[in-house]
Amino acid sequence: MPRIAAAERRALLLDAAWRVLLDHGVAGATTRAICAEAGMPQGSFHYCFDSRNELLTELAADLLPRELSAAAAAVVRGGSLVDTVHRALLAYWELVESEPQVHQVVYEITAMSLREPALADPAKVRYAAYPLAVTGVLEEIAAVRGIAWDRPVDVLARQVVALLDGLTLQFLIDADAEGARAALRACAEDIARHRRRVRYAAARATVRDGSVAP
Amino acid sequence: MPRIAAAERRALLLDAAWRVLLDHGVAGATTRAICAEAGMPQGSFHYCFDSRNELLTELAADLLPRELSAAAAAVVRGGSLVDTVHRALLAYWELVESEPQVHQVVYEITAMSLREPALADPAKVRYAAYPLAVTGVLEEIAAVRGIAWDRPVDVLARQVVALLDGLTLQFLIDADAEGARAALRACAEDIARHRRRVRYAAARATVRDGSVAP
DNA sequence: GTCTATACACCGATAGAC
DNA sequence: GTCTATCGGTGTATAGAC
Repeated sequence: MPRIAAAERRALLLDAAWRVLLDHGVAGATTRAICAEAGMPQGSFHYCFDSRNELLTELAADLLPRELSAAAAAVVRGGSLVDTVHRALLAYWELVESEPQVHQVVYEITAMSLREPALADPAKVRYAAYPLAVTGVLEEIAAVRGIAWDRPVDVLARQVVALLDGLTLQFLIDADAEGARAALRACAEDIARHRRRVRYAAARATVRDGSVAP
Repeated sequence: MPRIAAAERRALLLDAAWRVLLDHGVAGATTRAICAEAGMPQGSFHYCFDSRNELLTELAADLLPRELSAAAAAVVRGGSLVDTVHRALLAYWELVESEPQVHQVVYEITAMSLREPALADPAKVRYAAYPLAVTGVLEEIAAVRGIAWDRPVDVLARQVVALLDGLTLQFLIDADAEGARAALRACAEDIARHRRRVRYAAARATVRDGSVAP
């Protein structure tokens, strides 16, 4: 290898590691396999990383931005409230159906985080961010449509996160896309039922200042 | 060791393996560790099992009866419909809070099942049984209270399974029992909203023959 | 059958030539 | 810095003495 900056090597190894993870899982992501994927000798691994665990930790920390950028759910304006919620849920779900291995790896890393103290923190950060992201979407929907939710948004968000997480896990095992989509549709209906109408003027004001009416 | 029947040895090893799994996870459940836990020399492992994988497969197949016997949810008769549903959900949830490691191991085995063809089948059986078990509970509730659900029971069941699975996973990471219980309560309310009243005579008949009115 | 000793493979990490 | 060769450790599985 004709001389590469350490930072660039790091990036190459992280990319290679991600590809190996998708193909062979956490257990198969050995330093040897990663270096082979990157076209480097195994010994060069420790130029950039003190240990395999350091790479995995950095990779675990990268999961969140990766997911957030992918699931920047577009809140569509047209249609009924149910449709709006449903489309937001589908925006996530289509990622699951199109890239199941990605989510499989995420579960593997999550499971590993529960045993490996070094990975505990990224996992906690990630699972704290999920409900916040969903809360943001729910509040945006409420603002756009001039409604309020009749249940604390963080409770609604936690329900949604749990349901999506559970559906994803089940889908990885049974690959039953129809069943999952039926549950998704039903979930959208349930959420839409928690609309509480507010007076039109208040709704207008809500949209204007971006906050949500009580 | 003073001579033990092969079948008994098998049982001893399976028990020991389960204890090791709870303490050190799938990755830590090596044949050495399992035999040490069972008080046997490592070499004796292969008296009863051709391979470590065979033991894990058998153990994975044992998960379902273990869970079913534990979560034989008692459908309580008193109180409102919301309370009845809520208590059924809590019957499961209290197992999660009291024995989180058990569920952690189940997730690890599930994750492993997605990479190891030998374990794929037990996982599929298990995840097919979950919705069926919940369907049974929902139908029992409907029968006992003389109501019907206004949404296909299998869709409702799939929602419940996904939510419980997701909440469990999240709880393992953030240990936020309050948040989980709030979501659980909310879920009970949402399900109870799907009651559709039927005439009293029909309800009586429904209870008698054990089926559910359309 | 039971146990000890060991074979064989693979892992992460490092030493040392260039 | 780069790479090869190898160390020390651990894993599963097995061979062979008793």
